[in-house]
Amino acid sequence: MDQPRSSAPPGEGSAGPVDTAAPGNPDKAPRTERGRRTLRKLLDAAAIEFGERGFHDASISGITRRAGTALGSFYTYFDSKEEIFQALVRYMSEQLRDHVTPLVQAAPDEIAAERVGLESFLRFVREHKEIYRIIDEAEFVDYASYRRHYETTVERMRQRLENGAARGEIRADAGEVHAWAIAGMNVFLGMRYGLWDESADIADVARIANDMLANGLRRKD
Amino acid sequence: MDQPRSSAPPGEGSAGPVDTAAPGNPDKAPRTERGRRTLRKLLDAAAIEFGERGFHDASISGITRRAGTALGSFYTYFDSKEEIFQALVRYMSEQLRDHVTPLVQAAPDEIAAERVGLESFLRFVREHKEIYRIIDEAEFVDYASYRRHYETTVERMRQRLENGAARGEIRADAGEVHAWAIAGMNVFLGMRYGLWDESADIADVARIANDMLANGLRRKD
DNA sequence: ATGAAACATGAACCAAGTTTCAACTTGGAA
DNA sequence: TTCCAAGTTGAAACTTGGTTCATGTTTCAT
Repeated sequence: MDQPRSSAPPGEGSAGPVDTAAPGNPDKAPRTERGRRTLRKLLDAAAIEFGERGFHDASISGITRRAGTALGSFYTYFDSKEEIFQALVRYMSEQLRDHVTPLVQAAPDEIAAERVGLESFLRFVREHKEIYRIIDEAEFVDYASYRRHYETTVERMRQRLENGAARGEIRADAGEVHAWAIAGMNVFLGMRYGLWDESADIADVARIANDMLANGLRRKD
Repeated sequence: MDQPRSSAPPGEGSAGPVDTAAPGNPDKAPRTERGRRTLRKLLDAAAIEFGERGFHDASISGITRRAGTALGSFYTYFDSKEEIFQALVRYMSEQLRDHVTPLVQAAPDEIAAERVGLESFLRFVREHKEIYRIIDEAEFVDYASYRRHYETTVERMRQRLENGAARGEIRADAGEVHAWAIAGMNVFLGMRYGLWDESADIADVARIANDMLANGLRRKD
């Protein structure tokens, strides 16, 4: 689907290079350049550690080892393992959304928009497998973020459908159920052809799915 | 959505042999009636414990407490927490399959089969929320089982599509991509309207999604 | 140049929960 | 009825890894 998880709540505006994933805890925010560097190293390392081993098997010491910092430094920036995970989910969700949204918006019509959304999503998943996994695992580690993400994502999709219907490009009754169905379709195709199958032709997959979406399964005589 | 083989007793009531979810480890299989009863109690308790708290927050002692057995008894039947989780995933996949399959097979044609499949899946999810969660979490706890579950499920669906196409009920080119798309659609509708929304009219949701599946999004003039 | 705040360090602490084990009880075949 | 394999028990040993903290180093505004 176009932008799975996240939903990037009223994100922390965008200021410095790293604020995107700044810890929610304000008194843990870095104040010097060195601090910002270390925070960034920790986030990068955490992305790899969580993506590779999953939340449970990942360890703080694994993160700091990869980051090349001391164990204790972790707690200068985060209060807990959960907190850095949450920061990562937000950060990655935003990346995904920012990757897909402009492409979708440039599409000529609603049907094409869904095709482009799917195709760019598939491409993103294949390029960032660790992101897919982290966002997915939020269902069990940070359920609120997970749920909010999907609700926001699907709402955005529903809005697109509504607009497309108003423009007469698609059926007039397209609504929430359709949006959830399409989102699920996208996510599963992402898993199957983005994650699992390195060799699949992504444009092809998107074309086939989009044709079913546009015309349905019914036999045309 | 359904799954692999082996006969599954329809529910708690069944007092018969419990071979369904027997541990893979053969020398841990129960040999007396008492043993089979305890194993069954552990599995039932584990379903609740895992469903409620998730794999990582669940504890063996929580399982044995719910089961009303001693902590040590757990290790009479399972070698580890992972092992009972794996047994559960298999058991539940079978339950799900056995719930859906007969209904799907009784449908008059392929389009109707997919509608019935979705509707019964939604109903099953709502009735067994813990099963949905356990299977989903297998993605992170027991990846092989997770993947096998979906590959088997989708393959069954693909076969149905192929048969339907051969009978001329649906488009001739229906294939694997379509099957994965439909599976994802079902899973997401299950999450949204089975898990999250207690009040949604399930038959209605299935009807709407099935109509999109049959006829597509394209506007009919 | 200087000192206070920010940051870094990693050994040690500790909670939580898995797994083991040796003693004890039960069931059912002979 | 007997007897032993199967099953039960729960306290305690053991692991693991998250978190703390006292001490040392760096940054940067003044």
